[in-house]
Amino acid sequence: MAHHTLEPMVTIKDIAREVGLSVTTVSRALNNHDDVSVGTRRLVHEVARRLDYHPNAMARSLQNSRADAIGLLIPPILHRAYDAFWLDFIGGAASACATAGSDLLLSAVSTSDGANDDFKRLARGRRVDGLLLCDIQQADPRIEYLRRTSLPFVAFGRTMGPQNYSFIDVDGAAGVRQAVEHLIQLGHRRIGYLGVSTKFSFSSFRLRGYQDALARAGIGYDERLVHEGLTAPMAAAVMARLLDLSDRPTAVFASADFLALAAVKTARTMALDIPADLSVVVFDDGALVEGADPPLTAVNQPNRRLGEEAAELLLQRIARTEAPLVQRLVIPSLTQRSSTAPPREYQHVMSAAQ
Amino acid sequence: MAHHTLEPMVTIKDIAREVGLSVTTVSRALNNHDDVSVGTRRLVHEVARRLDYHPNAMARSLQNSRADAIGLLIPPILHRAYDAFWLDFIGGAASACATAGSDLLLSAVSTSDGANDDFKRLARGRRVDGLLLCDIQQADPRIEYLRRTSLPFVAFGRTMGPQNYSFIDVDGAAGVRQAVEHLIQLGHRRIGYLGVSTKFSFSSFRLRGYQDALARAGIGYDERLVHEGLTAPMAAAVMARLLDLSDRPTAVFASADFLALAAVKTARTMALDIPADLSVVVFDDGALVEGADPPLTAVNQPNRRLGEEAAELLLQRIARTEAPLVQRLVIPSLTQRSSTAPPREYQHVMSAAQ
DNA sequence: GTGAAAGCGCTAACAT
DNA sequence: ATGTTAGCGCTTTCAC
Repeated sequence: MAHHTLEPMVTIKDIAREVGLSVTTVSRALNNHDDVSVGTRRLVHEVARRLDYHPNAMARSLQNSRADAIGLLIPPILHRAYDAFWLDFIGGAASACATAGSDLLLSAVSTSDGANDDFKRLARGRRVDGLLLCDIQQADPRIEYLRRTSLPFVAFGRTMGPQNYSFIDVDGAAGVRQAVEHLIQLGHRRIGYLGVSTKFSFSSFRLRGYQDALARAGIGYDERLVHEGLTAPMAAAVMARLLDLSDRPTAVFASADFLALAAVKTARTMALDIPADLSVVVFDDGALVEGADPPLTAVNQPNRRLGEEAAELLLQRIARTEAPLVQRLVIPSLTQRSSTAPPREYQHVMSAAQ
Repeated sequence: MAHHTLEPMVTIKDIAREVGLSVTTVSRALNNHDDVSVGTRRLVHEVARRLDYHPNAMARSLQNSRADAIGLLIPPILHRAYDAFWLDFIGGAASACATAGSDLLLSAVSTSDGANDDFKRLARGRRVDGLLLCDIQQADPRIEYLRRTSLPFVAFGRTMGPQNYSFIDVDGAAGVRQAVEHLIQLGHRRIGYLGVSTKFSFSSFRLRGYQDALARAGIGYDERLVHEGLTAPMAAAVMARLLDLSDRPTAVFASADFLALAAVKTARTMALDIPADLSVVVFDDGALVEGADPPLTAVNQPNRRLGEEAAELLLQRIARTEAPLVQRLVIPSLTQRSSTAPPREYQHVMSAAQ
């Protein structure tokens, strides 16, 4: 391979000159149109290769009105707890795009101020063929905007109530229900609930899953056991209060890894053993959860796969714009580890029964 | 605000028709050229706003030969341990791009097969004005390729030996040196070294930092204490071997969080106390490290800031192509936590001295 | 089979 | 201060 300096930019014109044909023919040859003789096609491809020709994506997009790229709008990172999730998700989306020959445009535009200028620029700038929206708000102005501009989009996440847009989401209710039912089956009757900010719509779904599981088992809902809107600094105090109750919970569900870890730590401080005195289940698996002492039983969502599917869904919608709404719920699974066990009293009962 | 359906696409032409001027004038008005009357400028902007006009990025790029976007090539994720790092880094890069009005194109193209077709398409497709390269290999064909095509790029990371490209990197040697010197100051003389794959060029720098610190303190290098190329499954066994030595180390440096955690766990299994019997320092801070029991003393690199700086550097180079090489080393700091203390014997000596 | 011409939306000469 | 012309690189009629 010769080591000559490459042209600053090789265009279709250069190839045309080289092979002594018109740009039209070269274009068609490169796109493998069958009205070009096989010989010409081979020749053109060969020269293109030799000159290291790569089409100008901009010119092509302008002509085809296709950008061959999608935009991913990730929420500004909120807490380290979500780190692992988003990286996996992004990786999945990037991988799906690569497979489809699309590029992935990442935008960290703030989601809170709705359809702001940056958002509109992205939505209407024809730089992307569609958008992947995350962190959907209850009445999200971005959705209304996109519908008006008829730009294909897929939401990751959904709001409560009826949805009239395509989305993919984790079935948080089902996930928590599994977790709580697991605890109930172990014999727990008093189960605490530690939730994150209620601004996230997934919070509502998860709480509902908790309530459903209790209701099905005929266990009364005790709001003293339920705490939402928790942040890292608040976690320990709330947990301590929970454990100070005369009829303290024998198990607790935590909606994020940092809440679960705080729960474990606080319980230890109060000389309680995990899981003998307190069982802990956490939503969203990860290294922090798996590596905890003891390793925590967790609701497990396929982070990377979610990113892949979201991107795939969007790319499909771009390909067939008139496609009907797709609303996909992924049911997370429960990974049982060492942080859950029957409650002490129950253990006694069982021993006695034996 | 009327709720009418927006045009599928508003161009400069529509504005021109609306205001009764030529497209040229509209273009110049939109770009605030001062050869357009103030009144016209205001009018044009107003109409543009009313029609919700946003320029077609492709057309603009084609004309200006600027994409207003940069590409970030992240290595395929290797181990969960690096999760937090890359997410922070990407977030930083995205943020810097947003500030500069550029977009960030994410590509997860495999780095191992060098300047492959996907890479060339990105490099020559004029879709990005420059590239941010990660995971640089010893003789990286991508660098040679980019130099030939004269596409601006900045590497995150560097290879050993003389470098003739712009990069930003963490000074791994300095980081480890600090860590080891901290241990030496505490009185440690036998310090273990747990390293990850030597394929990463940062591995060499880090090991050198370790060797330097020892040499400066006049401590002999004992290769029985040094283990590189470690993966998660191997960590425990290697650590056990280390602790089984008759003259076992009283401290250990770990090049990744999972190695440090394995070290802690293994030591505990052998009834050793952290930090009384074994001090542990880890490279690269994170939730896993901070939340460990005990919280680990760590070499702390500003992940997010690194991403920001890398992107900023690249954008600068794009703005001034003829700019001289920039090679920036960021010195990480040491965060002292509870996993490091004087060795037992030394404590005795100190007590005796008192 | 191949080529000439037009146009995607935008901006930059070069008029006037 | 505004309009005319041309062209960025590519694809697609419509001829031949």
